[in-house]
Amino acid sequence: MALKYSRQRELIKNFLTGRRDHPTAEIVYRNVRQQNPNISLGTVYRNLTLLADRGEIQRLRLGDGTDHFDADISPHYHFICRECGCVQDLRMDAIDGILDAARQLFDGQIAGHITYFYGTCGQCSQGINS
Amino acid sequence: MALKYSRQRELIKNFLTGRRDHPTAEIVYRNVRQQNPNISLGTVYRNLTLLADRGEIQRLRLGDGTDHFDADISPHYHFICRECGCVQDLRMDAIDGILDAARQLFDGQIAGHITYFYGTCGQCSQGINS
DNA sequence: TACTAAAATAGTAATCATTACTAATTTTTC
DNA sequence: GAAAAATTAGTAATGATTACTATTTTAGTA
Repeated sequence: MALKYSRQRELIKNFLTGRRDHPTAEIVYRNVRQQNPNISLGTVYRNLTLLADRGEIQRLRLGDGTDHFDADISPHYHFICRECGCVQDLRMDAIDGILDAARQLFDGQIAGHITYFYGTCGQCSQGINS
Repeated sequence: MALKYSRQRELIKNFLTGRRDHPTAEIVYRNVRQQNPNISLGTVYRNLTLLADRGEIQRLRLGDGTDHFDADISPHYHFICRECGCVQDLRMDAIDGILDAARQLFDGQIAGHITYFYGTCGQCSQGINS
């Protein structure tokens, strides 16, 4: 139960902290491998899950079939481009008002909500990648 | 390209229309099989995807690892119970105002947003299944 | 500094939802 | 009723993720 230090976990956390693009487990793996070529994909998955469960990072499910991870745990929204798959931050005021609205007409306990945006990112809109 | 009638697709659509609980492909399969024991899981998946692509049904991704489907395509929200996995409708006013807010501070094209709620449903809150 | 129990790892196998493939069957048109 | 196109059943393949296990690390203690 007690958490022990691990070099691998430190590398993973550090890598994620230095990125703004919300990489997938696979991308974390490929990058961290450059500093520790022996690290295994399972270790990356296990530590990302562990860090997310402890609230040190965020796991993002944006409907593209693979989880993204974000070391920025401050409340903010995300946008995913349906063209290139990139994920970007969207810093707008939290819409927690909808939680109250939802709670008023629901008889269970609403713990939270997931909201994200999708469309075409700036680069793809300009046809840069076409 | 042209769409041809198929008995299987009709069964799938009819089954989904008669349900309020947003079943998964697997559940659609198990039920439709009672009327057509030879139907294959692949056919269910293909037709659910086809119907969703044509806008006749909705595909719901609620972060539980498997897609749910809804024959009700009118705008409404969803709630997923983290205890029992059930999915329920939440009929509240659309919060499309956040689209405008998001568009103002984003330089790409925002096509839409996904919002859903999670927590503990009424039944699970009362410990009915414990 | 060495000893030990607990935790973490590497490497691999397994799982699960979903998609892809192909020969055979249905549907639709003429 | 025959031909062309779409759909199917059944199965194989895929891709992300988790599980398993023997080995290695960590961290506290003598």
